[in-house]
Amino acid sequence: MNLFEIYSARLHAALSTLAERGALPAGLNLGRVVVEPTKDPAHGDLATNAAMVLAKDAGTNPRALATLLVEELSKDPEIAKAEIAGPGFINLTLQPAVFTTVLKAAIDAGLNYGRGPAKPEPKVNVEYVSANPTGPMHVGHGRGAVFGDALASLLAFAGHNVTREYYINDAGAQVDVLARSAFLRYREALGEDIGAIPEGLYPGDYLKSVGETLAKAHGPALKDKPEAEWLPLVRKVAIDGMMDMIRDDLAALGVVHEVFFSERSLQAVDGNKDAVRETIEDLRSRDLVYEGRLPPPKGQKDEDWEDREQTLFRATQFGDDVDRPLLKSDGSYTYFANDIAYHRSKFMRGFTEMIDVWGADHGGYVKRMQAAVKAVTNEKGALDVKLCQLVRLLRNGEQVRMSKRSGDFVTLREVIDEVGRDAVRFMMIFRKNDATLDFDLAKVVEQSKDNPVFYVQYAHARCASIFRQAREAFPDLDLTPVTLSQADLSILTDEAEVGILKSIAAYPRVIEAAAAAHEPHRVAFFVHELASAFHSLWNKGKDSPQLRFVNQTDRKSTLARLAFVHAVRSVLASGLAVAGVAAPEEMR
RNA sequence: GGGCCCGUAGCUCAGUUGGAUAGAGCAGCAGCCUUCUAAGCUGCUGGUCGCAGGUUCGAAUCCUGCCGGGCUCGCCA
Repeated sequence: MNLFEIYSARLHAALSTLAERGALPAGLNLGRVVVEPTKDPAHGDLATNAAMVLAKDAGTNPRALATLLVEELSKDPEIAKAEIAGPGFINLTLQPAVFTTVLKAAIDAGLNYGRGPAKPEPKVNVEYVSANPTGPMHVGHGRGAVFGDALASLLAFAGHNVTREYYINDAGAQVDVLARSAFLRYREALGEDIGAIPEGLYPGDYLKSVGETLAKAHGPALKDKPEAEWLPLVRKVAIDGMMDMIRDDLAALGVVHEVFFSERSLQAVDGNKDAVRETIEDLRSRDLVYEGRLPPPKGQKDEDWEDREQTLFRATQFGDDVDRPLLKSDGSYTYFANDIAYHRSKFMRGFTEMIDVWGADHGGYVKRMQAAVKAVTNEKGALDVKLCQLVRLLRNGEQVRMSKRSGDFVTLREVIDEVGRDAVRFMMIFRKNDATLDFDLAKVVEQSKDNPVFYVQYAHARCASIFRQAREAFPDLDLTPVTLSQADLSILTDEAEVGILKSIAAYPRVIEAAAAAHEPHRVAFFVHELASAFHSLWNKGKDSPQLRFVNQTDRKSTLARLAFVHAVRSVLASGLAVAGVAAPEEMR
């Protein structure tokens, strides 16, 4: 039940009625008309800009049109008051019963309250993490992981048909470096003294277990073979080992992908067809690939720049700034070429809506990828790229230094192990994706109001606690949702209660808007605000005993308030579920 | 130099895709606190929304130009 949709429909009906009567021209464009919550309770419950937006096309002025609309809307028995305000807003005040109806609906729907209607099409693909399989994930990867996962959950909850995908970058030169690094650890595992890890190889200890696996499986057999022979084999074992580790870390975060897509599988190796070549030929056949020269980068002198003819994709035809190369000078595919083939694969698997979650350092890559998606899908597919900014890791306000060089940088896993999955998940989306994020290891485990994770979870636990207490006070009271939703809710008239009722009514709209904007942080902010309002109401009961949820001497009001608390709890749990954060029964 | 992102209270950030008097938390100030088990509550102070133009009934939001910060710039992924 979405209040704003309902009244939007009624507003449209009123406009049609006016059109039929000839008071308005027919066929007005209603695209910009919105029904939204008011910021100020003095403005009533709902507001619409209809009169201001439509006045010009209707050949009248906003206030005259508003007068007509108000007259029409006032006939609605659920609208207690409709009035014109400011430059032509129409403010609607609803009968209080409308909000209790919403509350009942929320209780009846339970955790499905706010869920959008199922939309099988378009199929949506969310690609996130896609960390290189060359080492453990760091905190920055964690942000992308949580963001992508929460976004996917949000879209799914809004009704979309979502697939979660991970692109394994297992085809570039860096996995060969990984293989060489692992080979050293293999020799080490055989008892050889390998000394310091040479510059340019991965020094981390995490490759030791790969070395041991290799030693166990092959004994000394690989040791004296030429690199060309052992590299493919070692590479596979190393990549598998790294992916196991990454999957493990993701599992610790509660992040699970449905599809792991290998970059290597796009190339003519291991018996695969050459999907990259196929993609390039497809584009070439439509004159979107050509042999040509590129101007050198402007303003920046580059000694190594060599003007030569190369194979280029006409990215400029789709809004990019320059055409982009598909082949390196040694004839192999560029990363971009592979990525085009990959996104073409997504399209061929039925995904017309693609969302990629990348680190902010890949911002310069967005335009060309969007151009490629347009080209490869014949403009039938769309790509939205969400860039996640850096995470600054702090402890009590002081930056935790991460020296990647030595190999002993702070891993995502260490952070999860220290502060817990819920804290990491909530904090990672408690900020807009394109703003840098401060993550304080000390603060996120604090049990105080300053810690948003605790604050929101505590609100949920407090709801549960109230129920435990109610059962003690009224052992015979039936507290199942079915009974609660029948309670007489008309006593919920305190300002603080009404405010929360309005929040609950706004939840479906928040979900819908957050999903449309691909912004899961809005859900995190919403639950935080709801938690805040709820704690505040709870504290109000200190001075005003009649506002307490459990009232030993009044079964009727207790039942109504428990219905209210049940709905609050349910919406908190729902929002936390989107975030992937646990909704605990108690905080001990 | 080109492109992209950011700039909102002393600090950290929201701002419902163009709406009404720009909000919240922290910090600061003033009270309250033997709490429906609970790690606090209430109120106040605080703003040239980086700057300057433009678009329109209306701009923090859209357009242009500057200023400042970050990222990025063929054969890394």
